Amino acid sequence: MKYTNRRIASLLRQKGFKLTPQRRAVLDIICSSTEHFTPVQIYERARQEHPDVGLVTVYRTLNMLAALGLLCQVHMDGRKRSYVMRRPAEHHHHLVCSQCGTVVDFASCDLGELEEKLSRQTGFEINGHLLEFSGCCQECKQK
Amino acid sequence: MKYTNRRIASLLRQKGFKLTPQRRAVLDIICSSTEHFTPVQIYERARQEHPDVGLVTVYRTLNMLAALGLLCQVHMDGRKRSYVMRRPAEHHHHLVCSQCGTVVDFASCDLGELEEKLSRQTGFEINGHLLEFSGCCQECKQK
DNA sequence: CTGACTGCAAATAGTTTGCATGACG
DNA sequence: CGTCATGCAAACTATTTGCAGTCAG
Repeated sequence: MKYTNRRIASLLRQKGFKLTPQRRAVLDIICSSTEHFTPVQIYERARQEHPDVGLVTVYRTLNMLAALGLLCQVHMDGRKRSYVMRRPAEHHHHLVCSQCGTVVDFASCDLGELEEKLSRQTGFEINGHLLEFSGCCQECKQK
Repeated sequence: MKYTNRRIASLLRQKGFKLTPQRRAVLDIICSSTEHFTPVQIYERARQEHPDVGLVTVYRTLNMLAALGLLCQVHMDGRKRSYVMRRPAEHHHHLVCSQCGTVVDFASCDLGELEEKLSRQTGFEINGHLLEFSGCCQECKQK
């Protein structure tokens, strides 16, 4: 299951947010793909359809969506952010090529046991984890 | 086992880097603790002993040490960096409190099998991983 | 001595904020 | 219609770079 553009739109309305064409444009982009986009990438794509959106609005929209828990951040290189749609109950992780930046998703991760153990040992209430593998993708290896 | 200040100093010399008082100050700080420090934190501490080090030099030293593989970056909030000493053969991960920022290390992670599977499936040559749990530490829970 | 290192100031990059105008509901 | 959203410009934060002077080896 995946959040749809429409589903999110109605959620926003419920929460008292207005649904402007700019927000719609950002939503269209981010919902239509499982890729990760940086704010600038979203901005550039949004402009193609809707030349009057500003980068600032993209930032504001992304922050809003992230605050609502609809997006999750991908940690690419520590300098800039990148966002993907969060698919509920479709927890996943990333495999990042350090040469070209390609990101591959994978879902299987069995950390429940480790999580429980850590929780017992440290007294932390653990509510999430971030797992990323880095390496060199097939194409870059060939070069 | 842990890298010592002295050990690193000689490594630097081997690689043709000069060992200046400024670099010594940065090394002292980062080697003397297993905590993570941001560049600014290191800068501030370094100034206490050595009032004439510049923030720029701290950045340059950190970049150099990271390039040599002696430091690893901790992804705290995606915005700023933080570095820890990398302890050879002492691979470890972090458990971060999202309230107060406390970081607890843990060593056990058994991702070899998953890594191999992913490698087979995607053709990636995997050479590292980042695993971080986030949650709420015992102290913050009590408040 | 000499090239590598330093500190300063200025440049970049990414993101946020203040404010007047505009438009959703 | 009122309030929230937008776009611009300017502020901010984190980091990097250019350059002339300095120091470790």
